[in-house]
Amino acid sequence: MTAQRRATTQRTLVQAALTGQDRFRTAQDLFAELRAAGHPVGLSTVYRHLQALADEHLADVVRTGDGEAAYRYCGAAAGGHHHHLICRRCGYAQLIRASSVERWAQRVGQEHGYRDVDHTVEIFGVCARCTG
Amino acid sequence: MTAQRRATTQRTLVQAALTGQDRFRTAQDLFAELRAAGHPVGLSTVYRHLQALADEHLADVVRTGDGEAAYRYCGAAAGGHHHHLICRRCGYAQLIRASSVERWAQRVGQEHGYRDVDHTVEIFGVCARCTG
DNA sequence: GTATTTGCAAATCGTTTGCGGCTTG
DNA sequence: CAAGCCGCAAACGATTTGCAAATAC
Repeated sequence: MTAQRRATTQRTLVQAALTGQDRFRTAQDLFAELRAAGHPVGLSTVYRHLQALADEHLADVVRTGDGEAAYRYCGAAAGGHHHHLICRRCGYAQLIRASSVERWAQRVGQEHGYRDVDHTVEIFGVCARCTG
Repeated sequence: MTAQRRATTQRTLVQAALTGQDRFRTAQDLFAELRAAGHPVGLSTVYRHLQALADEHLADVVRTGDGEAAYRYCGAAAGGHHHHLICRRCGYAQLIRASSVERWAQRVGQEHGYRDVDHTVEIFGVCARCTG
């Protein structure tokens, strides 16, 4: 019953653009990049596909300090739960796993009587390449 | 030379409203509460003071999933760095300290050659009172 | 008295949605 | 052909800003 997702040119473009780099980029950024690369995509289409990719867990989303949403491809590679070490200058991000932190968060939540405990953990800094 | 901040009625109102509860609330929420309490404050004034309080580190800010900014009073009590255990239903939040996590984040950043390492850590769940 | 603060309305800005036309299966 | 897409333009909702009147020091 679930709607099928079609293999359209735009879907491919957006996904390819996202897969291309290990960086967090906003919808507007990707839109600009695609346009600059000569691909006549619509802004709303970019938004729609990014959302879809996020829903399918193929893309991670983080909120920038000023409220914008930034996306990063994160296919099957990161099958499960993980965090990021993000360069606040270029957006480059690498996956981080830390079962000890997962356990810590879970424990803290339970100790205080919370249900459905979840958490967000991101590490920011300026990567070696940007330190120039 | 730094501009002095004046002791105005509105400034007091906003700060008092924030101090009143250990919950994260949006500017709009606080505005509504103040108005409901019979205080004729302007929405922009609320925004301006919340920003000011955040700049002075008297208020913590978190971004809700849909990009809104939520504030919580956090005066001298939490002098330094800390995190929160937030109820995703009522917004109630309690301070959490975890030096082990701080160290972990710092270490991960350095091991990868990052400078100015920083991090965000928040734990979400449904508090005992809301579990009903 | 004078610089700051207010509040309203208008302006921003990222993001969403309505909808006729185009594509895919 | 029918069910989904596309893209553009209009709609949205949170936050910001311009500006004249009100207020603090």
